[in-house]
Amino acid sequence: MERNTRQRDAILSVISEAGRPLSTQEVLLAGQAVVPSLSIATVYRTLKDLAAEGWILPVKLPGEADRYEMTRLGDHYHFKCSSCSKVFDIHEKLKKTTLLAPRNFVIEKYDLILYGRCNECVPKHK
Amino acid sequence: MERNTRQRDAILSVISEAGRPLSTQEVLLAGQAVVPSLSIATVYRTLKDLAAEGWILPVKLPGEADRYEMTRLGDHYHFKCSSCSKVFDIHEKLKKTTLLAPRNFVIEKYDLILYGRCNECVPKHK
DNA sequence: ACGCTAATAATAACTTATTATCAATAAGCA
DNA sequence: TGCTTATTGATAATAAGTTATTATTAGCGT
Repeated sequence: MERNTRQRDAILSVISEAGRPLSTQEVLLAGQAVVPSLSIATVYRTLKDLAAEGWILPVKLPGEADRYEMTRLGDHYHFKCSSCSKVFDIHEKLKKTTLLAPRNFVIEKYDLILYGRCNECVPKHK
Repeated sequence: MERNTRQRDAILSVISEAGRPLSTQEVLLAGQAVVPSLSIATVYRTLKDLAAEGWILPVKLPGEADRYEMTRLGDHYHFKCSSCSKVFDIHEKLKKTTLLAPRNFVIEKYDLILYGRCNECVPKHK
């Protein structure tokens, strides 16, 4: 990146302010609220650049396209709402002692994904 | 399914005897050891049928095509070797008390994926 | 404000996994 | 064994996500 463009600024601030990982479509929609002409090609291109520069990281869930979130958020895991499909961060760490692998296997990292209903989607009564 | 074919028998026994989730390519290769003419189309078709009949289940990892394993294995999670790319079963359960979600979020299920080196790929010395 | 050229917008092209098509093959009953 | 037709094998078609192309737009140094 050699020039600061409105598109790039919009995309980074959209992700920074989301508070949860965003899909490319979510980035496109939120970004178009700032720069109406924003195109999906620019979203993909900019997400790739921002990731290469270390600002954002891809969040990978099984069977789904990458979402992105700020790198500075550090280690955590994710919760996906089975109703609204939004993904949320959970800033807890598992105690390593709770992770078990077969003898002689070396664990380098893990991904924990919870599925359920977020606060917006849990029926308030009943 | 209305006929028992050598292809179908081969595919099911290959998965049953693998002891770990197999990709479609792994099923094809192992199946061709039994029925040399086995084609990838038959592998996909049969895997879908076997899953619909409840014999096998898809194992989904982020960014990767489905693998399959026997349904009878029950609840467990997976370990993927970052060296040989094989996926292994881990038959342990996390204590539910170790799973935390934000207030008002309801956890329905979870997926834990470990990444690292399997016993075959860990350097024996050093 | 001007000019150079990086970045964008629109869309075509591509990728990888999976599914559909259809002539040839083979399961299993008479 | 022969017949009927479900299943297979080979490959074309499809699908969804992502990347490439290119004329146009706009950042930014002068």
